[in-house]
Amino acid sequence: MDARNWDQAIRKLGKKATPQRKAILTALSQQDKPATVDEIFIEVREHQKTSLSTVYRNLELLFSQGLINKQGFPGEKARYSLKRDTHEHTLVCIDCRKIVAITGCPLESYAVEIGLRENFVVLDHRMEMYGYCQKCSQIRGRVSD
Amino acid sequence: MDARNWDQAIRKLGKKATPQRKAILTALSQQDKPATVDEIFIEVREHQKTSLSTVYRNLELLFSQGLINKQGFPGEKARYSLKRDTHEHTLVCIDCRKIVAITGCPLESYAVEIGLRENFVVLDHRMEMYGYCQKCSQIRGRVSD
DNA sequence: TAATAAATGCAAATCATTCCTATTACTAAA
DNA sequence: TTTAGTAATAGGAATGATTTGCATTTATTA
Repeated sequence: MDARNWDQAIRKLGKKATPQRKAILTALSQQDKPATVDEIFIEVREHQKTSLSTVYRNLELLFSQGLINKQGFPGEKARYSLKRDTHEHTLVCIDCRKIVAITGCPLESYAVEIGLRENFVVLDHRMEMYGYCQKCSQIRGRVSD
Repeated sequence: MDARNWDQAIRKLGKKATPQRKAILTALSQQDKPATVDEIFIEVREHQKTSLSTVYRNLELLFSQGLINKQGFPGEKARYSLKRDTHEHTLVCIDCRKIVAITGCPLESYAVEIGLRENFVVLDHRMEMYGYCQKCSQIRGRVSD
């Protein structure tokens, strides 16, 4: 999914390929980690006139259509990221909020197994791990606790 | 952790064992699935005079002290549940929202492994699976899609 | 190029959650 | 047991992210 194809991708959803939508997808493709709505808004606005509500509306659209991911805790701002080919898990530093993508999914066979056991048609799952990144764990080691 | 010990449990945190706090813990212990703040508020209010802000404050307190779990998506209401001995994962029906607790955690050894690989001190993780429960998958099978 | 349905921008509305402050009530000590 | 002191509560107002209504603009498609 590269930049020249945003147009196609949006039309495939039966939606209009507005400059705002293309700019949002471009902004997402430039982020190296899941971004908040205002981060995306700021980035988009540098290249394209837009409004916050347009960004909100379109992120929600793209999420509901399965083009992007939405994650975060309740009470925290939502974070969005482009859906890459492989489904992704993350490792989040609870101190500096650094996010690292984990490649590979340890839950594929487990999902099938649990579906059979509980009589569920399991379609998807979310998994995130929390802890301290190397830097923050060193800082914490030095000072208190 | 049973009802008669809420008093002890709260005091162990260095907090006052108010009737509101005890009632909140009792309410949580009666829920069979993670409950929203207003569900808990309604339940608590049947037995004990309280206010919404008290319920919010105490759920947050109990969560920060590790007595209860907090989960949910950004933009959705947070859901709280009593922390049982074993850490818990859930299976959520995306149609009727039924929640089933999965016993056993398939991620324990993986958490250690990924921590070493990525230089993270992994402290915790969240994992939720989504799909259709038996009932809803049958309904969907019959009608459209 | 014109018709039209969809999308945008802006401001106002919502809704969960947090905060403020006067009042109340646990708790520890006498 | 009473009382002082402090933490906790109630209730309402404030906050902040997200959503919505509506007038205006724009992408599509014939």
